[in-house]
Amino acid sequence: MHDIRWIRQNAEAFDAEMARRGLPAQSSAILTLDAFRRDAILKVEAAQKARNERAKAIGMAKGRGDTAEVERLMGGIVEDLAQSTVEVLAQREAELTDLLSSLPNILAPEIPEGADESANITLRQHGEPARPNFGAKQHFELGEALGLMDFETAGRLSGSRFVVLKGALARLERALGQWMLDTHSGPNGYTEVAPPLLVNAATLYGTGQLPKFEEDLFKTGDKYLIPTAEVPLTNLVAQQIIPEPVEPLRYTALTPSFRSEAGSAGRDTRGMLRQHQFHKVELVSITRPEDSEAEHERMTSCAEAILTALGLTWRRQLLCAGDTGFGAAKTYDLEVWLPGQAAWREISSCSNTHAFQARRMNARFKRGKDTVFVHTLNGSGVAVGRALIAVLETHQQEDGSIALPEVLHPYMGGLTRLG
RNA sequence: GGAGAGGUGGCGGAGUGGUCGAUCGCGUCGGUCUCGAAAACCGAAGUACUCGCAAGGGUACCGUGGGUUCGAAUCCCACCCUCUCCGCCA
Repeated sequence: MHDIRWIRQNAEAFDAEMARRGLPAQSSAILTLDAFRRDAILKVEAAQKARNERAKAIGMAKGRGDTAEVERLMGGIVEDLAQSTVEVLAQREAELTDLLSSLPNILAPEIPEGADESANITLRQHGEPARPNFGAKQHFELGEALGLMDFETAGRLSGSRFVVLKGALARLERALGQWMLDTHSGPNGYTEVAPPLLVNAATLYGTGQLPKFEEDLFKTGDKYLIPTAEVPLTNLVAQQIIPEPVEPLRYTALTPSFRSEAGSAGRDTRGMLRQHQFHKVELVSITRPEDSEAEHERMTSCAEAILTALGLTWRRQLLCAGDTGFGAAKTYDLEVWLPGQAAWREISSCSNTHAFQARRMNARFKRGKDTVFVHTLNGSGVAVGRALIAVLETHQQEDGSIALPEVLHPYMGGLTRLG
């Protein structure tokens, strides 16, 4: 959601910002609606004022038993001019809100131009891409060879884009999630949350999944399955005026995420890279405006430390304009190197949305006389399913066994390798 | 799912058609008093939109949305949520 007042004063700048997103100029349509709306407000309020004064006068006349005066006042013509104006006003208001809420966030100034991921910028890298000379296998080859990863059965149970994990591999998934959650809720200072996995439409609107991206969601009854824990965690402060968050509010949760993958038919169909259901440890921070940039760096570092501790090779990408998501002002993607695929694949996405979600959610804090929108940030810390893939492919041995990262040993009941 | 009760300002709790944005108590903030504090007393204090250079106006908001009425926190309808009891259930 955009600040209509800012658009009013910076119409050209707003159009320029939308142009960076590849969108045509919007401001004149917005300002036309806004002018209509404000004009209607003046009319409606004037009519309301007149009505109130009249009603009050009748009440007072009745109070002192002046029936003649009551009669006289009641006799006046009722102007229902207001009613049609009220309807026009409601309509304009809805149109304006629809338009404003359908437009993506304004990008941070440092975001590079570019249409797709080829214009993303690598900011840092940890480790060198491994190309084992024994011919590295992909994660599903490894998992299936171990007899612990079963796509066929999952297909029978549910359909494509599901998997059944068994034995040590099922435990590995649990271990990864537990360890990440422990790391973030412990040393990294995030508050662990167990949120609802089904949320209503207003909640999804708050974080920006609705109304534009409904086809990406699974829906059951009048509730939606969360596509990420970002949704419930960020909405923890929705509709609230919180105390000034001098220290950012930091929340983390390990939850399943559900995505319909509507637009990605045929992409990454093999393996568990792109599933309808996956576990993810999510990080969400609520900050004052002046703190969000530093918090973005901190959050991303927390996710990077996870990858490093798992012995993975990773790099941080600053997403270009065309690759930055709808609600984000700035996004860092973390990509891990998958030796089996010989490719960098996204494993975490850390975004600063500035006040974009806060405005939709109406999440604010008090500072002196002012009520200020918070800034919200979210990041994966990290996607469990993809972390599992990365661990398998990175730590595979020539014989097809997997050497488990040391940090996971306690979570694996002492098991140090698979196979 | 069935029956009942209820949703009012930070909290508690009045208010069943009229000058109610809302009595009162607690809490909070400012002041007086005090060496300082407490107590007491005085005062302030919601959110949003909108008009205005400003000072300062206006309008709306008593779970949400409709309706009745000159006038709704109060009456009617629908929905949501909470609580109690019953049933079912991980």
